[in-house]
Amino acid sequence: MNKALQVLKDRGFIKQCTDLEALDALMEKGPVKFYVGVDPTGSSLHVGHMVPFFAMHHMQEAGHNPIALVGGGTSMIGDPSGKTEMRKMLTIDQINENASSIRGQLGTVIDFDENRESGKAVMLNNYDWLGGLNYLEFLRDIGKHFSVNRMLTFESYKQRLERGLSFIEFNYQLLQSYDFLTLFRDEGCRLQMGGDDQWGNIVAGVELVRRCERDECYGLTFPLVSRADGKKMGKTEKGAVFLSPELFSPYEFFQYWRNVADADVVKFLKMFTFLPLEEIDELAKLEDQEINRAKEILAYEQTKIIHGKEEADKAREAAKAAFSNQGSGVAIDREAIPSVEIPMSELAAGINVMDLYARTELCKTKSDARRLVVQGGATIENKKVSGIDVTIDDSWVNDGELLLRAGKKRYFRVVLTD
RNA sequence: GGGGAGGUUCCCGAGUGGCCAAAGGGGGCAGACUGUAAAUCUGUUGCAAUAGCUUCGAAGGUUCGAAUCCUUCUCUCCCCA
Repeated sequence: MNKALQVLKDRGFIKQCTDLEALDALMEKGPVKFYVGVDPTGSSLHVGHMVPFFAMHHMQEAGHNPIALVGGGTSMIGDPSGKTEMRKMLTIDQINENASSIRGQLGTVIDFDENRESGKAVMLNNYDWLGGLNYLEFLRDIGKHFSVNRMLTFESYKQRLERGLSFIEFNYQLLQSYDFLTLFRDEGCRLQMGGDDQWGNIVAGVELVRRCERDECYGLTFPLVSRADGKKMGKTEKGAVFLSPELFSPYEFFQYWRNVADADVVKFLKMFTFLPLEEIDELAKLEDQEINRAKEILAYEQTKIIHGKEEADKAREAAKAAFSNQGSGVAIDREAIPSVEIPMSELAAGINVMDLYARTELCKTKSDARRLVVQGGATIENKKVSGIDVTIDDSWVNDGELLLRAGKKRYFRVVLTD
């Protein structure tokens, strides 16, 4: 099998392919142009979005040419796949803004070059060809190839049919297929990859190219990554695990990976890191407590890829300090723990524990803080807070800061300023 | 356009005049147990705080008193066209 495909297969990226053998043969012959769609509906991607791009990375390494297609046009419509509700519609300005920040994030795993140096990836926006589309022409040239009966048999539409599906959403498949056709015509793109929820749309695109151009393109989908605990990949109680450090701090990001379920570690190492498979196989042998080493490596590698080595080092150190020295009061590097600033003078006057906690991200409200303290979950500088009447003043300060802890894992720093 | 059913606290979902800040489940948070795991058990889960305040799509109204009754508006879903 072709090297790139083999890598994808070995790392668990392949779920379905329209014609694996033929694709294999095509890739053997030389570099293949392929694309993956991204939705610019938010300003930041989250880890769940990254699967196709890690796959893209491996493809690019093997010499194939990636196109990241921003769905500027399609996101103005909303894809029903896997959604129970219609998506919000965005303005062009918002989309463009999102697209540029997403591009930066993809840059962590993909090598872009808008000048199209050989093999470098490009980012295109389907608004460029969808925006000025003529409705009548589109219906005549493209619409005629689609059968409503057939579309209704697609799982993604079936589900939505029960709850209601607006006409514009129903058109999503046509537009995505048209994307493929356009990329084939203009760029010579022959392969579309995406999450398995996109299977229907991808197949439709392959068929459209076949009908219009009598040529064969291919589709490849990745498994929808799930977690062993049944939760959605990349989601926490507080929201998605965003790649943007403003929305999700590198420390928390590190912690997210550090805390994955045992059963997921190997799978994630394969998909979300670039470690050689032999090394991963070694880590896979770890059991029980030992498996924590594999989790640390996963967290470190992943953080390094997304946030850079420096942040990864900091997060790892901070985690070590926070967890391994619990109780001893020794903290090595607190830098990576999120913080808030409070004037020293204010603290010197004394602040009630509940008020202090309520000012951090640890507690949303004072009631929240009260609960925490009452239940014995509040710890400051490794001293357990005994009750809600405790007043925190400068005698608690250690090295110009206060390290607040809620429960066992959540930390927050209060940095004292003059 | 006609007819019908609905909008309850993070989610699902009870609740038809006072005993409702609102059952139950999920989720979250905290505690115990642990490996910063899973599973399990316990507590907790509007704001504030010993009073009190603001919630049950929105705005009015009836009443000593409404999530529960009336009016208007609004949104969603279903059936017919």
